[in-house]
Amino acid sequence: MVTIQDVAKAAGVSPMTVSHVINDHPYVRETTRDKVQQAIDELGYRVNIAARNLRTGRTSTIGLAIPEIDRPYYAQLAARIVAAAGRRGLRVAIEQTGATKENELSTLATSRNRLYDGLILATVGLGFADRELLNVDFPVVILGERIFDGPVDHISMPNVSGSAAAVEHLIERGARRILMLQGNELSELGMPPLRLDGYRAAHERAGLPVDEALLIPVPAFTMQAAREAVVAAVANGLTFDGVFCITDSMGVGVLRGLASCGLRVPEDVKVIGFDNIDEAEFTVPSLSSIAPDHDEMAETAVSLLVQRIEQAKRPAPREVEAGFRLIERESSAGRVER
Amino acid sequence: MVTIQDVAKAAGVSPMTVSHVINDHPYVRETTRDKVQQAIDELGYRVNIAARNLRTGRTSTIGLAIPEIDRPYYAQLAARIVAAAGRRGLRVAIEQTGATKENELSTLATSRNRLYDGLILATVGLGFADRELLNVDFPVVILGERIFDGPVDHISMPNVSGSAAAVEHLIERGARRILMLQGNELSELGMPPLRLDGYRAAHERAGLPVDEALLIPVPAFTMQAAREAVVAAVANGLTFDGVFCITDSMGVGVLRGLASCGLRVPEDVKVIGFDNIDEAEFTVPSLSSIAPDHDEMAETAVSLLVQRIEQAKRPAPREVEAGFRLIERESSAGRVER
DNA sequence: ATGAAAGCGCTAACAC
DNA sequence: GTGTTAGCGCTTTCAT
Repeated sequence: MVTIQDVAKAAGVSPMTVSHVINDHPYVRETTRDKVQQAIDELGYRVNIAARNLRTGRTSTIGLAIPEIDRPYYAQLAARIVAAAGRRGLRVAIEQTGATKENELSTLATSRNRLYDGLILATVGLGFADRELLNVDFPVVILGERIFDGPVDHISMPNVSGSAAAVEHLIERGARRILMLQGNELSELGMPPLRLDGYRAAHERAGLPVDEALLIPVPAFTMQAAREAVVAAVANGLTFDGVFCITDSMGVGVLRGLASCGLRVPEDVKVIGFDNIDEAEFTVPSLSSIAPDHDEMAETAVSLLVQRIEQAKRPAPREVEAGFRLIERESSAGRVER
Repeated sequence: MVTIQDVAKAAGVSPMTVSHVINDHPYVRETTRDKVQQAIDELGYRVNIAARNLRTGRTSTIGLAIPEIDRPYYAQLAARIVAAAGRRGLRVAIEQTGATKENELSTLATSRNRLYDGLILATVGLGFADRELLNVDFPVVILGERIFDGPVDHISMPNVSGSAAAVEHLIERGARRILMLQGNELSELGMPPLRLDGYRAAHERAGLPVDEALLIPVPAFTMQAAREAVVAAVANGLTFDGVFCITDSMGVGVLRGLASCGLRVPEDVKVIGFDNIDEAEFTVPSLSSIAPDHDEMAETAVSLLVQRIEQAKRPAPREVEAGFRLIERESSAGRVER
């Protein structure tokens, strides 16, 4: 393995000068720089990042912990975070937590091994009881939900307002019995209850009663779980003319399930999702959705984290709620036929 | 920051003993181990991975370079690789190459900075001309295509045989004019030409001529590009009763485009994709697909890489082609109505 | 079963 | 502009 010493020897300079060259420091004479660069090329020298990390205490890498990389929502979010970090010269290491609290905490723990300069944690498992565990002297930004007060920055989704807008939209379109698939209940203060709050708020504003039978818990936020739930609901004789899905992936599953049941969307049932994943535009019918400003979320998350990394004295915890737009597509078009 | 020295001092032992404890070495007396563990817990000690990396020359991290994390195919592959690596105690750092040759090569270059112990490279941009660049003294496994001979291991997709099976399936179902969306042409020896070979082989075996007008190049492997291409084909008056999509993402776009054109699938047009991404089961109609054995691919890729990492003398380059199954779903059901 | 010495490759801080 | 010194935190080697 070629070291900085070897290059220095070959170029007839000191290791320090080589270091200056590879780090693009000024105050290196043009001729010296060329000489060193030539030695680097000839020997095929590459910096040893581990050594640099040890010496500087920085890794230029941030961790991104997400439940599962193969869920479209998180994949698309990860792509944006990688891009935002790249603009600042930071690498991103993606970790899967499997949506379990233990793994989320262990990611937090190993991050503090100085593997990363900071961590963006898209959490679904942590709750109020874990807030103390986030009280770490390490830059962390929580992404996704405003689930508890704590000593870290939060970027949260417009859970309540977005859900209310989605349900209001269905009501405007004539839906009166709106099914809600509630997702799992990992956290007592997680995302599903907040979106349910939005659902209730929209009903209240419209003067509509909420039929609790229409609130269906589902074991996961997946296409599969949603399809099964909606098919079962129809089989059980539940009647409804609208469905609010708390994630678009669930929306895709619902559209599929309704098609299997012979129900027409949007004529018989209007459907709307949440997240505006890329796929929503390509379903048949295309899926209306609440579109949080993902670019803003990614940019803000990285920006807050970088501030925390660079500032010696930790700023007070900050909270940002992303904006959103309602995207109308075919699945909620027209008015309910009665 | 708490170091191994601090722990040693607190426990009244030498740093070496602490090291033995944290690395689970045998030959540490039970009582000593407890004493050290207690000091670790009390001080909140965490190993400094950078220091360990520098000393051992190992990072316990492998790199995974994929074109884009937010494409379902790669996201789902990445999830499997992360799982396979995790089973061996390896972390995975995912890098996006953006499907450009430059980024693929630069990933290769920075990997050799000893950031990773090895690299799994899902390449779409590298071609025959770049084979020399892969001649590196660093463990690399190429994933995806068998595009060139070279000094590295390859895990390849059943491009030709899988495509032939897909097209044969459409022919069996009565399709005679089968559209093929060819994807982009980044590499002269990339995946699209191989899948085209399969398309031609199936036609030949069936004694069917190939109408070159049915071979449509598309700028990207995306839902969007495929939808636009198929809508344009219909608008241009092209007639066809089958579509072979070289990726399922393109299949999703094609289904969407055909729906917009008022063409019925599978009655008017039969469609089949390639990859068997999770979404294929949830489209309306559900999408038939060629399902390469992704679990095997991921497992093999990691296994070959680990062998290369652990063996001092590099084994000869190996090649493995994944098996596949044809998954029949609604999009190719029944026979073409004539 | 435990420890002393040495050094992995790099760069911060400072001298010149 | 360039070089010297020192040390980041850990583990390999070898002694005891």
